[in-house]
Amino acid sequence: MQEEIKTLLKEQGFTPTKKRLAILDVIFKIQPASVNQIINSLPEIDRATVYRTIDLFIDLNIAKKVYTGFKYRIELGDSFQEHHHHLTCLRCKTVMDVQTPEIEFAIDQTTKNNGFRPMRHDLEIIGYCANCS
Amino acid sequence: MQEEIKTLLKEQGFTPTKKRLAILDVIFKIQPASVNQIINSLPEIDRATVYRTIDLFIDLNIAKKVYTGFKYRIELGDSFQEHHHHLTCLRCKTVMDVQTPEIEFAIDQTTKNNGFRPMRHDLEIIGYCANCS
DNA sequence: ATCATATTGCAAAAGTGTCGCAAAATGATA
DNA sequence: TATCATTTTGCGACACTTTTGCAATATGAT
Repeated sequence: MQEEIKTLLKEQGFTPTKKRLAILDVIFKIQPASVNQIINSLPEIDRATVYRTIDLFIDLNIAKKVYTGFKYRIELGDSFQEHHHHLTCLRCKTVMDVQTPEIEFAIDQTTKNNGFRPMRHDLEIIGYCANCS
Repeated sequence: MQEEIKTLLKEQGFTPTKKRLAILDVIFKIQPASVNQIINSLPEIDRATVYRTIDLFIDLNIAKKVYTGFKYRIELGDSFQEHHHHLTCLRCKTVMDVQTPEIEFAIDQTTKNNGFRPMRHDLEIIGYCANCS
C-alpha cells in the first residue's frame, strides 16, 4: 500500500521523500489523525512541511479531511481504505468506524432526485457509545 | 419564530439584547453562515461578542455548526427549521438543502446495530449541482 | 560531479478563536 | 425616575492554527 502511494507520487511528478513517507506512516497509524498529532509525532519535521504535505496528499486524493466531533482530522482517501463513517462518543471521545451500505444507497437516491453529481460525502454521527450510554 | 427564540432566551435567564437578535437575524438570512459572514455583516458588533453569542446559541440549541465543503458554518438548530443536509457544489459554491428520510432511517439502523446512542449527525455531500455538471 | 528543479526550514505574518477586565446596558426594585 | 446588582459588551492582549516568501538543502537526471 505504501508502495502504491510512492508510485502514485512519482507518477504525478512529486518526490516520495523520507519526510513525506514519514507523514504518511503517521496517517496510516493514527487514522483519523489531527494535524497536531502528526506534528507531535514527528518533531524533526517543520510544521509548514506537515501542512504542505497534507495539502499535497489531499490534492492527490491520498488523504482527506473529516470532521469528528468538532475538529477536523486527516485520514486516508477512499482509494486506500474502505469507505466508512464515524461514530464519535461525546464522553470517551472514541471514534468508531462503521460501514453503511444503506446510507450509501440513500445518498445515491437523494442526489439523483436533485440532478446532483456527488463526488464525495462525509457523515459524522455524534452521541454516546455502548460503554458510555 | 424570532419571538419564540426571544422567549426561549428569557426563560433560560439570558437577555435578548439587540445585538443578539441582530446576530440571530443574520443567521436566519444567510443559512448556513460562516463566522466571518456574520462578523462582516455586523461591523458595529465586536468579534468577541459574535463568538460568545454563537456559543450561547449553540448551548441553547438555537444554532449549530455544520461543515459545508471545508469550513464550518452556523445555522439554526433543528427545533427551528426542518432537519436537512447539504449538497455543496464545487464549482458555483451553492449550498442546496435536502431532506432525506431514507438517510435518517439508515442512520437509525446503523447506530442501533452498534449500540450507539446518536445525539446529532452531520452529512455533507460535495459534488456538482445540476447546472454545473 | 554538475546542474536545474523540487523540497524543506525558518521567520514573519495572517487568520481564527479565547480571555480578563473595565465600561456600558439591562431589568428589578423602590 | 433613581438606584443597584447583574449581565452584556468592547477592548486589548494573547494563544493557537495555518500560510507565505525566501534562502538553504536535497533530489534526480545528465
